[in-house]
Amino acid sequence: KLERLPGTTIIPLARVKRVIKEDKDVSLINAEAIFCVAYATELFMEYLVTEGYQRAKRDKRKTVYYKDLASTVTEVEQFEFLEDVIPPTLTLKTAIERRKEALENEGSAPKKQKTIKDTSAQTP
Amino acid sequence: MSGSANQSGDEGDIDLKEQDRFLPIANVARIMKKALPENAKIAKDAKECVQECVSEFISFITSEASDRCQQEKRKTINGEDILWAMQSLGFESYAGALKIYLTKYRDTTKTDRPTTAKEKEDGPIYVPQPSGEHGTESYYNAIAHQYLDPNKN
Amino acid sequence: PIQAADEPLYVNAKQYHRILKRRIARARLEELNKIARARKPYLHESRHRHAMRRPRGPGGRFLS
DNA sequence: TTCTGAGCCAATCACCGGCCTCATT
DNA sequence: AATGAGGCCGGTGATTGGCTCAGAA
Repeated sequence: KLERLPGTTIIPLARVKRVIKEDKDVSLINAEAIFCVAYATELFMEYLVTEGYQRAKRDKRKTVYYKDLASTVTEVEQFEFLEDVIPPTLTLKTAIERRKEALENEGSAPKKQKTIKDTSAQTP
Repeated sequence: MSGSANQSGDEGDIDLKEQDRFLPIANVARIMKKALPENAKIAKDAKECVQECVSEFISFITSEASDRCQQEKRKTINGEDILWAMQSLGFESYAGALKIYLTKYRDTTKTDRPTTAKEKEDGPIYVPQPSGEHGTESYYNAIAHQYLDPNKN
Repeated sequence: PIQAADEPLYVNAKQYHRILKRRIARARLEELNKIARARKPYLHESRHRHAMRRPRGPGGRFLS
């Protein structure tokens, strides 16, 4: 079975480059930078899915679901930038479900609550 | 109905292909699986979700690096710019593992010669402040060592 | 009645500005390219046909 | 308890990485 | 001189669906 060779990535660098190049501001990028992005992406994936699995475990599940990742995004500061792109698959239905679940959990298991910092940076 | 490969509806447009905007689903699934216990399972929705999140992550990091690059009046984004961008956006915990692995990458790429001492010393790897943000930094360093092959070149 | 979404309240100072810039960039890309909302059942017609024609075991698995 | 849906297999072929040339710095 | 974009080529692993039973409900 093929494992990861040192100095290589599991995700193909060519695909990473194409995703990067979707941004029209980026014209020139060297191979080292692409590698950095690729490897960081793999670390990012591992962390996101690991956190998602913790949620699944709390619900006594062995399967990681979309909703586990969604709640991870809302709870872990690092993943805040994903809040725009996470809900598009199921917009309203899941939002209601999550609201319901959140209310259920609120009374029994106090988890990490996001500090709601006031509108100090809101500038339209 | 048949003939047009596009979905029916009010979409008379040139849409960007799925395989251009996302990384291959099988590779994504493999990395996810690797991070999970042996008996764990992953829903299809979760795989596709991560696939999309990853594309945003890449654009997010690159956008930050690109701006910095223009600010410094350079045209080519390099590895250091990416390291800086990650630090800037709160992913500094990845930096440790990344730096180590980047060294390996340089050895692989460069003209058959392992990283010279000068490259390492002068070698421009962004060094963040020593303060550890999350408790995850050591976790990623551990991952880095796991990936680094025991047999050195 | 639907509330005005979750109205994300951004707290991450490091990411805040970049999030806004990315939101603009995505909006531009969206109106320029019209990104496909729904996922196709499969990516390549040829690979789909290949999979359909392949010999399968009684359990639905592929085999040689 | 009921019954949904994720893992399981591996052959083709789209695509990735490694070259090349040419442009840019 | 050094290095990245873009194009070409050949080798290769991602893509792919029907059935079963974990396991969600």
